[in-house]
Order: sequence, then structure tokens, then C-alpha cells
Amino acid sequence: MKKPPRISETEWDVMKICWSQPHASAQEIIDTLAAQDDWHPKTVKTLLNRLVKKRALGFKKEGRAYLYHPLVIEKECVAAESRSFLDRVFGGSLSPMLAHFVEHRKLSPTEIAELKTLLKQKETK
Amino acid sequence: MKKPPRISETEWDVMKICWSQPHASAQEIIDTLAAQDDWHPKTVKTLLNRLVKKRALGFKKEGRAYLYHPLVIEKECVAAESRSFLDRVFGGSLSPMLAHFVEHRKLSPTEIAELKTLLKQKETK
DNA sequence: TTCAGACAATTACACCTGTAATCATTACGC
DNA sequence: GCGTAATGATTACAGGTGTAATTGTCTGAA
Repeated sequence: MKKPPRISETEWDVMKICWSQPHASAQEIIDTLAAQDDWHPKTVKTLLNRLVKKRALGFKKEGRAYLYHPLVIEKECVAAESRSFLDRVFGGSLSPMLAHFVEHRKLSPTEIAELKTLLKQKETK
Repeated sequence: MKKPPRISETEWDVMKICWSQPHASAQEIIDTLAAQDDWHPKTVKTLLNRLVKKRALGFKKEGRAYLYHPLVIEKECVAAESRSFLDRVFGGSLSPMLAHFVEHRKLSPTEIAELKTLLKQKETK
């Protein structure tokens, strides 16, 4: 269970796509990112290569094209990044952090209801 | 209201101290960090200089020593960093993020109660 | 069969980061 | 007054990052 490598800011965007569409081709990834973030194709290729080198992505040649697939688990990367953020910005203590987000950002009534349910489960468990 | 500069991982540790003890001397900061993080004094000095250059810290000569004080507001830095984290890791959507933390990490009954109170306030406002 | 176009690999390059070491200055003890 | 110690300033240096451009290779069309 090797821990995930460090994923940079821009690399996260690429990984998100790879997690949501496993086996995406380079072209698909490039197109998606060109559309949503207006990135240059060459830039995306560089990021793909770096992620392969870091062993965050693997690829398979499928004829002419490369199909990329994640080698690291999204949940684990999210957990690692969350942990690092929590430590860095809130000194590792959870409830000030949650308070910050609840206060600073709008939550729809539905979201509030969901959270209350979550808390209730947590409470009784 | 200039937006805060980007603060790196190690720089956060320094800023935390400067926020909690405004007007700390270089020596105090160095000692604190040497104790808690086992950093080399030279390393801390480098970080202080970089933060001054970034205009995150200012200083005043007080005789032989330098006293550092924050030029950026903790709340704003926390907000910027939180925003960036939320966007990067959770695609900007708050409730999956909150769910992640509530699920992954232990909350004491007290913390749960506090959060419920917060949510209640949010709800009725 | 050869050339152009597509796509991958390699190279570029400036700035940021972590982690210090070395240089310069200044004040204090002798 | 002069040398030494303390402390601030400058320099170092190898990765990492954002953002590509250039080079190499293979395939299909003419």
C-alpha cells in the first residue's frame, strides 16, 4: 500500500479526469482540458508524462493512441491532500476547519440537511 | 485590499508563529521552530526573508534585533488557501468535502454538538 | 515509396521551494 | 581600538512546477 505521490495543483485537474474516465486517451484528456481550462495541448502532454513518471498514471498503447489509467486511488490522494491541508492551515484541528467552511460559504438547505444526517450517524455510532 | 501572496508549506509554519505572537524577534521565531519542528536557524532566516520579500511580513529594527509582524491577515490567508484546496480536491463543492472530513476523522461528542449548533444557526438565518 | 501529418519523447526555461552555507556587518568584551 | 561572536544579507543548489517548443517516429495517402 504505497502512499500516493505528491500531486501538484495542475496535475490534480488531469487526475480528476483520469479518475472519472478510466482509459481515456491522450486526445480525450487534452480535449476535455482545452475546453474546461483552456490549456495548451503540449502542456497537457507534459503533465501526463510527469504523472506517468511519478507512477500516478499508467498507460497502454491501443494501436496509435495511448490510453491512460490511474495507478493511485482517488480516495487515498484526497485523504493525503486533506490531511496536509488540515495540518498546514488549521494546525490539524478539525472543528475550527469545519466551522470555517460552514461560516464562509453558502450551504443550501439540502446540504445542511445532509450534513446533519451525517453528524447524527456519527453521533450514534 | 490586496490579496495575500502565495504561502508555501513551510512558510505557513512561520506565519502561524508570527500571527500568534506579533512582534516576535527573529530569535524567538527561530527558537520556537527549532523546538517544534527541528529546523535549522539558517533555514528559518531564509523563510523570514522570503516572507518579507513577498510582503507577507514586515519588520522593525529594535536595536540589534529584528521584530517581525504580519502584513497579511490570517483570516484572509486561511480563506484563500481553503478556497484553493476546495477547488482542487473537491471540485469546489462543499458538501462532499465536509462529508469527507466528518467521515474520515474522529469528532468528539462536543465537536459534533458545536457543529450542529453552527448548522442550526446557518439554517435559520 | 516517399512525404506530410499526428502524436509521443525530449528539451527548455524561469520561478518556486526546501534546505542551508558563506559573506558582511556591527556591537561588545578585553 | 581590535578581534570575535552574533546576527542579518547574499549566494547556493538540486528538485518541482507551470507553460510550452522542438525533435523524433510511425502511419497512411498520394
